[in-house]
Amino acid sequence: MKKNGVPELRAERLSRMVLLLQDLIRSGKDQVTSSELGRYLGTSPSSVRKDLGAFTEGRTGSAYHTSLLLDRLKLGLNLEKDTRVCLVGLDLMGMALLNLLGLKGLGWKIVAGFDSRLNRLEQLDLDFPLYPTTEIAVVVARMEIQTALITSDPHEVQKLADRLILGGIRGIINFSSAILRQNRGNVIIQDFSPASALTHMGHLLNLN
Amino acid sequence: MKKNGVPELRAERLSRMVLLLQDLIRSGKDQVTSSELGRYLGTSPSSVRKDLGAFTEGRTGSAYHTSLLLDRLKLGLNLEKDTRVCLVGLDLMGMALLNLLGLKGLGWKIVAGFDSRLNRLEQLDLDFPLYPTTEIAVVVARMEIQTALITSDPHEVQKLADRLILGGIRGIINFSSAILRQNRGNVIIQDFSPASALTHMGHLLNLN
DNA sequence: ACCTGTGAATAGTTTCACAGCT
DNA sequence: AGCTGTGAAACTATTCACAGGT
Repeated sequence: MKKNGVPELRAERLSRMVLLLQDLIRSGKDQVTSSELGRYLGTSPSSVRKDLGAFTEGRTGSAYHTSLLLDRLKLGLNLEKDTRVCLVGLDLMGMALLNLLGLKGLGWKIVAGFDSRLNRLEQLDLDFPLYPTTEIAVVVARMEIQTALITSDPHEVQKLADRLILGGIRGIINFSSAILRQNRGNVIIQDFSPASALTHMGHLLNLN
Repeated sequence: MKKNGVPELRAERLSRMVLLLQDLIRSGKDQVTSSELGRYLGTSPSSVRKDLGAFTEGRTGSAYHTSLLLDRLKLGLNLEKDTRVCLVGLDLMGMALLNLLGLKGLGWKIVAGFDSRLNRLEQLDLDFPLYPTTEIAVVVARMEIQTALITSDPHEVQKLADRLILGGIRGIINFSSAILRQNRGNVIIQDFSPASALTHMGHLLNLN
């Protein structure tokens, strides 16, 4: 996962930059400087300029044009076409994600849901199809789903991930506190557990 | 946020290491090698060894003792005493976090909740006190709350963050898709938005 | 035989400083 | 005057390679 355009850390900042620019545009700003951007992203102005270097064309002297820059970023980061996403686990966290990510669809689309509790599947009425977790591999393959958001119980997360991989998934974002084995096939696994975030914060605070 | 013991990226991996070790211990493993750990964390064996360097005492030759290592980590990362945490926003995501983080309390304790909808506060029955968001500053100060998890509507997140900071909060984890201004006082602000995570994943996948 | 710990080498990232544009 | 773009310098992180333990 190296040398292929944008370096890893930069890519992460740029993803946040996309959301930030959307925010700024929504609030009516159409110019923005590298130091303003840095203030939001927690980086130095020069770092912001370096990050954006690949997405501007030599025009120096004045601040960035928010909407022009956003377009360039979306194009340059290949965010134009929607990724097909599934939700694994339709408990509270699953529903919360649906609520947060379901509507807006900026570069993604939720196309299926999975849960191991059959009665849970029956009682929900969503605008995408729902399946039991036993069918993960088949459905992922048939619907050509690229990314999965896992919110299931830590105990079964590794098993579910294995099924997703079997079905040919390309990326997994793991919200549970279980840690998944990496590098299976060339699936990109992103740990995104609130528990780690809090642990990390606890450590930062106790440095004092 | 530099030179104070553990370097930034390492600290992040170590937080995940803590959860991982707990997992491994729970599943009965009492020894583990640097390559096994690396397989979970997505890093090389030598990187793992470097990361753990500060938490072992020279004993070379055989694999790590899971529980001994965990104890050392918790001690070394200052995770022994609980951080006092509040939830800002008691909608779906807030409840999901409560469900995920409320019980186990490994280094933290949820001590208060805030929401701007008064009727929401009335209809909930939780085992910590709830307050309207107008009282954030006062309550944070009085209860000496150190960390906040914000899950509120993007439009009001910056305002709520400002109140938290006024109350003397030390760390904020922002789950909303709004990007907060950084470096206000010396509060540590951690962006943790699922929307950025998905955007980032979309980019990684489209590199191909 | 297989493991960790660690200095040295390599690779990657951020900051500096300034030329050049508006 | 204030901004970006960018090479060069400074800093940080990762990998290599092997000494030394079990």
